[in-house]
Amino acid sequence: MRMSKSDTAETRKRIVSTAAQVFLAQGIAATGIADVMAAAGLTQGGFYRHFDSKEQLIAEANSAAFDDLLTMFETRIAGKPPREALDTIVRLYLHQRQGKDPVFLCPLANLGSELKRWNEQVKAAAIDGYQRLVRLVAVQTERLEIQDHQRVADAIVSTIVGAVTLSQLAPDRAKAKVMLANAQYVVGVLSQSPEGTRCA
Amino acid sequence: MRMSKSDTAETRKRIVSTAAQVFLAQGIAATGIADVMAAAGLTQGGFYRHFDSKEQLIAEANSAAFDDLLTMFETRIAGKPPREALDTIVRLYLHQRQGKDPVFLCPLANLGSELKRWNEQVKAAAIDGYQRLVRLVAVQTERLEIQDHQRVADAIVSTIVGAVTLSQLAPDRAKAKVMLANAQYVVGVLSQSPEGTRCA
DNA sequence: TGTACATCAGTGAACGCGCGTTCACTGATGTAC
DNA sequence: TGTACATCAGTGAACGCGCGTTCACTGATGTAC
Repeated sequence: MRMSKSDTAETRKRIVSTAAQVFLAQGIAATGIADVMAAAGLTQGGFYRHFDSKEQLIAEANSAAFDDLLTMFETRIAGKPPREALDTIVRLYLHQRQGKDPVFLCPLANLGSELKRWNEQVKAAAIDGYQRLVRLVAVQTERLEIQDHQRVADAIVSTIVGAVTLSQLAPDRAKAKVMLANAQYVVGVLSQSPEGTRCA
Repeated sequence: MRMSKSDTAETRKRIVSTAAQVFLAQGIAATGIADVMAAAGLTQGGFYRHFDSKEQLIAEANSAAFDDLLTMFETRIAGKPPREALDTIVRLYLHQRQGKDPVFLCPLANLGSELKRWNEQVKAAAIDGYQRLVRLVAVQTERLEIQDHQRVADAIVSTIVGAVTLSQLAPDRAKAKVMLANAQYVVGVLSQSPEGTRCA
């Protein structure tokens, strides 16, 4: 039965946000259209009233996940000094899989090597999210007056993405925590020594 | 037709090394048994004379890839002082996708988020390879007398794995190179300031 | 404002297709005597 | 050492199954008059 325009728009949003959750939790290839639609309380047949293809949904789901991620970061660091802000971003990012109810999951760390297998639209959404994350970190490293703050911001993102990715292979939660803590420690070293490169 | 024992053993090895190449280049889920067997010059029917399941092949292919990777690193750094050895490992790792004919590819950076979706056998092979890589890096950081060398080694691996993973999403090769160079630069900062944490 | 018709969101079944796995068969190798 | 038979690596076809996508249908919403 036909729905009202606002109902239709809400349904579409629900599919996208449901897809983001399921894709990030289980992987893209392992998640079918029917899985997403069922999780959203619908049947698979209706999917193509909203989207052209699975790839379009993947791209939109990733964009939505990045929106959530960055909005949350921005809210949490609002008004904080740069050191505290950077520490907050890194700590929250590294613990995205550790909490009981994960509020957010980053596509880069959870789908990292899967993203490159899809089409340009999907990759563009991923790159855009990556760049937004780097920019947020770079704002802090710049305010901290770290030498080559742009490059350091870039590498910090590589480090936290790598650490979360690798920690998911750890045989137990304790080992995973150690890996994440080590990444946090080293990012701290990098950001706490603005003259790091000069004093060597 | 039945083959001699040595032929059978060679065929098995050929399947494993072929699988490693194809899995790393295209992804595991995207590669079928038939693809691997065809690339090895065989038909898919013969696969189950050598392996119990696709997952067994995945695990063995990853182990073989790590063997190649670490053997190459060990050969390349043999007899070198720690600074040069660490620099060689990092540079080679970061450029694994940049060369025209990639001599090796690391499962962590190329299959990172895919590995966790498979069974314990596959994950165990991945963790084992990860730990071997960390150990090789830790030998160098220890020889460099870096404070908390163990933690730094751990974070260096996270950084280079993350950087290679993310660089594969870059829209063009130039951007990818910048990302890799930034990771190399920051690892250099970390390892060139043994007193890094003390002078802050 | 009221009415008649077109639109279209959602359903449930079906279509192809590719995948992992199985199987009957072949014929060279390995083995028991 | 020679022979007869069992073994088994490799082939090519088939089996189920799940996936992305399509489609006829339903009935409430939107729209033209």
